[in-house]
Amino acid sequence: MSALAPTRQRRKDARPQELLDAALALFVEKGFAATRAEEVAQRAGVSKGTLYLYYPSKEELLKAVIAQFISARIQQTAVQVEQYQGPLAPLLTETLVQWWQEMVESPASGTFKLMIGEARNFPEIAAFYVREVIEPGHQLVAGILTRGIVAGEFRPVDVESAVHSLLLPMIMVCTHKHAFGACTTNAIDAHKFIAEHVELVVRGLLKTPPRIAAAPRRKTP
Amino acid sequence: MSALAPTRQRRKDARPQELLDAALALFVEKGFAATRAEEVAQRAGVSKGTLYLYYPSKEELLKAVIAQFISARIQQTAVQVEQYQGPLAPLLTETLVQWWQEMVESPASGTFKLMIGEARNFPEIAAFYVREVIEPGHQLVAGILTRGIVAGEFRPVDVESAVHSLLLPMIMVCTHKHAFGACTTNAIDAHKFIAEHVELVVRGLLKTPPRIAAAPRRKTP
DNA sequence: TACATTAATGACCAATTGGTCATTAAAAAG
DNA sequence: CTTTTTAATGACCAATTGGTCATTAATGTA
Repeated sequence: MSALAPTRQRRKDARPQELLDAALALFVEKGFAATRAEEVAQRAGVSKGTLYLYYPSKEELLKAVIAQFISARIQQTAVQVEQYQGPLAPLLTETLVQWWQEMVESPASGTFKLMIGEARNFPEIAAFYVREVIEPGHQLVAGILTRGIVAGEFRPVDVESAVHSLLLPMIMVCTHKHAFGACTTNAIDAHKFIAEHVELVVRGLLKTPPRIAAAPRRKTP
Repeated sequence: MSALAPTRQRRKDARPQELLDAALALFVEKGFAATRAEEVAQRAGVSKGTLYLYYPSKEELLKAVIAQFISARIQQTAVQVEQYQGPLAPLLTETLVQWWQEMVESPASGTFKLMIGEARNFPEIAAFYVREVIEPGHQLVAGILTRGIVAGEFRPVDVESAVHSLLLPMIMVCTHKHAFGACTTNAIDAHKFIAEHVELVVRGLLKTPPRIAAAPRRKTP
């Protein structure tokens, strides 16, 4: 097939997703404001006019990116967690480790870096992000912690603080990857870091330390 | 004095610092690319022409901001740490807690958010930042850890990983403050978080757990 | 007071970009 | 094959901004 005969194609169904993929990649790489609408269109293989045929403005395009790549994913997980019955510590560990191991591999991991850079310049988008990502994400983890405390499995820690202790480092890993990942000599081993971090904090949450004693904590009489 | 008689003032000595202060505030708030040179000038009480009289370009202005507000501060601390003699755990705790408690209060805390957002768009500045901030900062903490391991005070952990475990959460707190601090309902209690975080990780580093049993989490009476 | 020095100014230039819309042509219908 | 529908295009407009430089005026000196 001739790659040089790119005759105009009509593919109404495929365009939106292709535009979202292109927008995510470029917004993460260059930032929202610095990415030209035409670049997104080009990367998606269409003209600028076509982009505005599917999304009314650059801001709406970004909202669609957030909704599709992060918000939807959180909602899925929230449903699974809600249905779960059983001990809470494994649920917490499994959920976080699995979610983030998957996240760091996905292009969606760049949304954190993106939003950090643009939030203050686009208040409407920031509000959307807080409502659709930050708050649901926080609730998700806070819910597990609260259930664990009620069940007597976790110590009665400050839930808000604990949620931050759990999530901020993992968000930072994603952020670092997309901000300096290419420039720094020592990249972070994300998978290892996530696993160790979650284990560390979950261990700190438990009322009774795990039986297979990993040694460092001596019980005081 | 009449605020409405702003007769032209000649203050060669004061201008550079005033321009740096203005630039830091605006770069952090709006990002580097999104801040107009004229805004910086206005905030510093001068015209755009004057800004370019003291700094040859916007990029050089940003480098000066980084050098002044972060790089210089790290070098100071590095000197103090080098001269220190004594047990390493208190040095580590003191250095980190003090440094970051001070940092979160200062406008300089915004540089992290700033660089995260702009690094990929300005490779020369990113390189400068890596060389002048990331690497010295990393070295500073890695040095303490290594000394502690050699002295038999810390467990022989992976130093690179441990440095990240210590620093990333604190950088994230600063970042969060400047990115979403104004939008999120539950702001992070930075001081509390830093103190607890450092205690948590340093405890994990120690070969022998602290004598005063693990019980009291409370810091202030 | 008159002059010299230089800090400070702001109009100006060239280049850039979000969004529009009249036009084009691919697919479907007849 | 002809006509209709609508997906796709890209030239165009208005607004924005980093950086320059000839001009202005504050301060020191004689």
